[in-house]
Amino acid sequence: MNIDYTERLKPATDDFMTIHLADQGEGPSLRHCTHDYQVSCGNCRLASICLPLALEQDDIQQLDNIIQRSKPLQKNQHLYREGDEFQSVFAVRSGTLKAYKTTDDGREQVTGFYFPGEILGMDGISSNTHASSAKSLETAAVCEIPFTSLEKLSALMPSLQRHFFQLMSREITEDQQLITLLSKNSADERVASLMLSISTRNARRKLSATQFRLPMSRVDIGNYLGLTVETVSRVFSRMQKMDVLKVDNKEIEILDLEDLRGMANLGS
Amino acid sequence: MNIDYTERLKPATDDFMTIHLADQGEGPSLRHCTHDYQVSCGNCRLASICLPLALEQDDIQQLDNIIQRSKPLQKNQHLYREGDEFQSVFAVRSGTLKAYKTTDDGREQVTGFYFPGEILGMDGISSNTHASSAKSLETAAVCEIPFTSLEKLSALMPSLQRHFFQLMSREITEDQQLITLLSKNSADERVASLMLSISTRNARRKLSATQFRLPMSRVDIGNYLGLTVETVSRVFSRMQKMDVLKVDNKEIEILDLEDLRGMANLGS
DNA sequence: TGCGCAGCTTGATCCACATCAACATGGCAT
DNA sequence: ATGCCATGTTGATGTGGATCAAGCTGCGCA
Repeated sequence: MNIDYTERLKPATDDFMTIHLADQGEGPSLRHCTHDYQVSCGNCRLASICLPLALEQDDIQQLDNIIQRSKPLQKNQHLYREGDEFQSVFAVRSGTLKAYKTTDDGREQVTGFYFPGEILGMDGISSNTHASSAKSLETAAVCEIPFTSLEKLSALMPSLQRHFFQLMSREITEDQQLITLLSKNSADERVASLMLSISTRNARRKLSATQFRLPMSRVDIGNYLGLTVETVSRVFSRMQKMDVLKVDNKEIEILDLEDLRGMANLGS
Repeated sequence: MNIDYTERLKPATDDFMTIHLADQGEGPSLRHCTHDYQVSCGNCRLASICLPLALEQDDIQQLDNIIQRSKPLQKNQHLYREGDEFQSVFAVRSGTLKAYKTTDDGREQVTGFYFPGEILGMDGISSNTHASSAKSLETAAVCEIPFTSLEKLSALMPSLQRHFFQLMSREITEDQQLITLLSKNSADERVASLMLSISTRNARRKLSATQFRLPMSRVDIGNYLGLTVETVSRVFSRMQKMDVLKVDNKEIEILDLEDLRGMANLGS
């Protein structure tokens, strides 16, 4: 079975269908299978890139105990909203989410896209209130990690504490990358960078680095990169004309990775 | 003695001169007084806004033991450089620093300004390498906090662990604010926001919220806000003409805080 | 099987800020 | 004091991407 293919076409159900459970094992249909989301970190194929990274088997078990797996989010459903009380951070298990802030004049600033294995919600720690909203771009499943439990466990497990510090630090460096992108790079460079970022993150999950389906709309891309939809669309057309990218609606194929890197014009 | 005044005029020597030490107490001249920087967190007047915040007296003592106070940085001296091995985070004791990244085409993106009581260097945790450079904008003193020690201590002191998580989270939310500023706001709004930010941070340190000296150049402001020097200069002129700000080189007076807030056009 | 509507594309025009250029200022070394 | 050079200001012109406007596409739904 081609995991790449299935995740691209049915991201929300992938993990449920490929991982066998000690639970009740009802059947393949998500709708009738309310316990299918009781996967454990030990079994999760994302463990190597997610929170359990760098943990011993025993420790993973303990982490597993505090994690709550609730039922999948539907497309456009909110995981949390700006201003909500902060209680947990979340790991994406399948699907994609976007985090965004709404400016007072009603415009939306997307602050990040979150793919399977990535953690979101850490911006809520400082004020005990979520600083941004998070909604799913497609059917998605997340693991909820209650923060007070995580704190307690971190105090007991140095490697977990360290890893979580590192995750937060990575969020900082990624935000700083975006800051630089927004303030110094052209529209082409911004779009090229995003495509490369998605490509890299796909590769991390053993998916194709050159072919993927964008989970987000052009509007979302624009709101993330500080561009209008029209500009994003034009950039895609231009890249297509230059044979760097093949763009068919949300289906992307990177035709010339080197050229794309050149266009992105980044150190990374 | 007017602390406000002294800090503004001699930021680097303020703390050394106002705090008396159990050490050798040589004299008021910084140059000949190599031990004057051995202040302790318990005595530091920034304790209430810095790392010790939320710590008990005993705990502060322990934190104090791991902190290293080295000799002041001169203007334009680097605290660390992008790519340096990460070993410590730093608390600003006096003076101001800027953190910045250099793009491969040589331009500079300032990612933050750091005032007394603020922590920098946290972006190095994720990769064990500093992701940005930090240099002082004027003579400055910092407290060095070796990260491995901080980690160990955090595991023992829940309130320290929590506080450090919160500090990192705040860095994230601040970066996200900047992202939004850069991608959605006009030049006037950006400059107004920065002035308000500095004003607020001054107030936190019991300094004037309406009168201060900018520690950074117009170039730095431009590189932080994603604008050219010329634009920054023009915005200042415009605001002066509108009687919102009084600008005399680096000396700023906010004449109409409400108008300035209006121009900043932010939720905060 | 076609209707409706959200999402996307493409073109024409506009404008905020960059760029280029010239000059002013002020701190500092001599 | 004097001259130098980094820093800041101000004006004239250029331009990348926003805005406005008009279609196109494709998918959910009757």
